[in-house]
Amino acid sequence: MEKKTFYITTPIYYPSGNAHIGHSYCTVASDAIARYRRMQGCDVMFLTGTDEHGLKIEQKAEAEGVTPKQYVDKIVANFQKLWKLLNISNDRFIRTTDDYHVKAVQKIFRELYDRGDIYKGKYDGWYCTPCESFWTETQLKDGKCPDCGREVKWAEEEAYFFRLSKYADRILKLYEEHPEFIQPESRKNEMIAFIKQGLQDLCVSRTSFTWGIPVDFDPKHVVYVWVDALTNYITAMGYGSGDDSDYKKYWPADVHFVGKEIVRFHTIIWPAMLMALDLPLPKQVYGHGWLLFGDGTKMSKSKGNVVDPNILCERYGVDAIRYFLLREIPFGADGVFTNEALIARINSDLANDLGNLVSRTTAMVQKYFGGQIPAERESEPVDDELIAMASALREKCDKAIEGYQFSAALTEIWKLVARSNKYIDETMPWALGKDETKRARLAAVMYNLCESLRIISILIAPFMPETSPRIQKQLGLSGDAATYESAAVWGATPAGTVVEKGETLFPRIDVDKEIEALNALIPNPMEQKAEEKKEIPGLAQIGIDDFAKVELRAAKVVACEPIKKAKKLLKLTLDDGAGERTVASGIAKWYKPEDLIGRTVVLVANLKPATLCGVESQGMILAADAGENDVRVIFLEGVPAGSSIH
RNA sequence: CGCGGAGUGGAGCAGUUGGUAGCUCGUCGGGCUCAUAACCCGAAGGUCGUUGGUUCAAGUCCAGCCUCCGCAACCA
Repeated sequence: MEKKTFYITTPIYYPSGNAHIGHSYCTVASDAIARYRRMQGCDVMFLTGTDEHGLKIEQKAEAEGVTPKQYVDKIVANFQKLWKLLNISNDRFIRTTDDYHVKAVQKIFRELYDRGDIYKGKYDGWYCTPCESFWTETQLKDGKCPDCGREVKWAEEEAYFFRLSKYADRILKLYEEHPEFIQPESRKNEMIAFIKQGLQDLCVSRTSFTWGIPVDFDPKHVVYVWVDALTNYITAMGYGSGDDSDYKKYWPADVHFVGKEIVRFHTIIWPAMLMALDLPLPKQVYGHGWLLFGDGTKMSKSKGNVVDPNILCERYGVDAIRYFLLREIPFGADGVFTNEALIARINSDLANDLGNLVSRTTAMVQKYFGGQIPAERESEPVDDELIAMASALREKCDKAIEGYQFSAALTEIWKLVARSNKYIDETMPWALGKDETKRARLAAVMYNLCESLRIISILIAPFMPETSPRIQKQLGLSGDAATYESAAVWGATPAGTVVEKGETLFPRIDVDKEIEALNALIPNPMEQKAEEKKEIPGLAQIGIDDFAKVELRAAKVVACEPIKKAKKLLKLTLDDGAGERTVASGIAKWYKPEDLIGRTVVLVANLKPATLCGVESQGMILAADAGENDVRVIFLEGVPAGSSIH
């Protein structure tokens, strides 16, 4: 009989900076599923990789004076090294710079064009020449480039578009017919709402940068991220190449694991592209949550506030990190990462509960029976509960894994760990050991403990691939007694098995000392932030004539009210000496209207007006950043409205 | 009335289709000594954000309100 296939993917990561714990989270989760399915006997295909094109990489490479390929080669090597360290069992690793992918993307792009679902059109927007970037009206800052602050101009560019709009109805229908397509459930409603707002055709080529796959029939264009990146899931299987046997075997994917920020691309754009190509759709897209720092900010490369998985693995071991990531945070939700929580988990779950259980069990088998449990065993009713729980564990794990509930699966396993610890107290083997006539009973107790641990060791293997064999080695297990099949069978440990106490699995960690050491090693994001704040970036020097261009005037607040549908803005009516004017100010968080009315503030009188939330703001008022998240308006005392300030 | 998420014992979280409020950590008390000062038992601690409604019965359903957090829009 042919094995059932199971195809699982991670996103392909963007190597503009090194891998961090957030990348590790998704990859470890995918790995656990891949291993679980393999253990169950599936023919698994587990794919991860990197998305290497685009403007940002082009620029980063230029800044370092290397070619884009050289730049990504270095970072991709780091990703791969980390995956190796984390015991990631991916079957393939796709790089979008791989030759076969490039060719396949060109082929797909052309096919979509031939079918009329890609057409040539015009892309317009505000263009910043030095940055070679288009911005939408709303992305502009002060009417200027949000990146470099320079002038932008309205420009048009020839570009290819994908007829995304055409597929809106079919995608909605897909959600309806396959309610399991988007997981977790809550994300589905967001997607439906997004589609109902109206889908626009998607720009799928660029001429503003060159680091990408050229459109082969129009080489001044490069393929933009959508067609380039999303298609990796099929090109990695050989779609569009000479040999597509793996594509035929594994596609459609059973599940794409993605971060919640890219659910939209995977549940709208990607299915639409596949529909346009007349290809089967993936069975499910699972949007997992984010790992957040203690202060609630997202892990990201750009913030630079990253936790280095390498350091964590080195200090606590890979399995401890894997366990923490999968156990601490329910997969669909956001979760907070703190060193304290990590160490707490390691100490209580791994050292105290599991590690200590292995330790005390193997120590006793050795002490009382020299490592070999006698065949003559006497059971008692107190054994039944333990046996029942252990026998039912595999099914419970299967169910949790089916729904990608890692935390639930591990919780179930740890219930058996706890039950086993309790069993030792109930049966008091140390007392039995003192009584020669209780030898058969003692043998049964020890055997039951070993059996329980055997089942535990098998079921944790997908999550903790190093710890599992370490336990099995101590229990003297091999072959049939260590298979997934045997995890549902009580009594699979053969007679004559030799148990040997081994090294401590998870040493206990001194919390205070360790936190101190960690903080020294890993910059604390909060402190780092504070430091960044302290460095007040000096602007370039200006002459007195430049300063003279700013007209500052005292102005009295005659009226003030919050602006509807604006969270941060207050609308101020000011008397500037010559008349009244309206100014919007983002101080609603710190001031109420009545705090301001009647007071005199400093007005920048000749600032070009701008419209904010439908209110025309004719100037700005001065305020100081008084500290972390605190703003103080500068008030004047005894100065008549209209006085000039210089 | 922009979209969405969340408000449950000190902390972090479960609570599926409404039917006596649970888990982990922490705290306090006790037990045990095989074990990594680990393990086991017990206790204290919550009017489940707020108000009203539906119901024999609501953390769970409905409506309003308050607060917090993302995103979007606006820190002129």
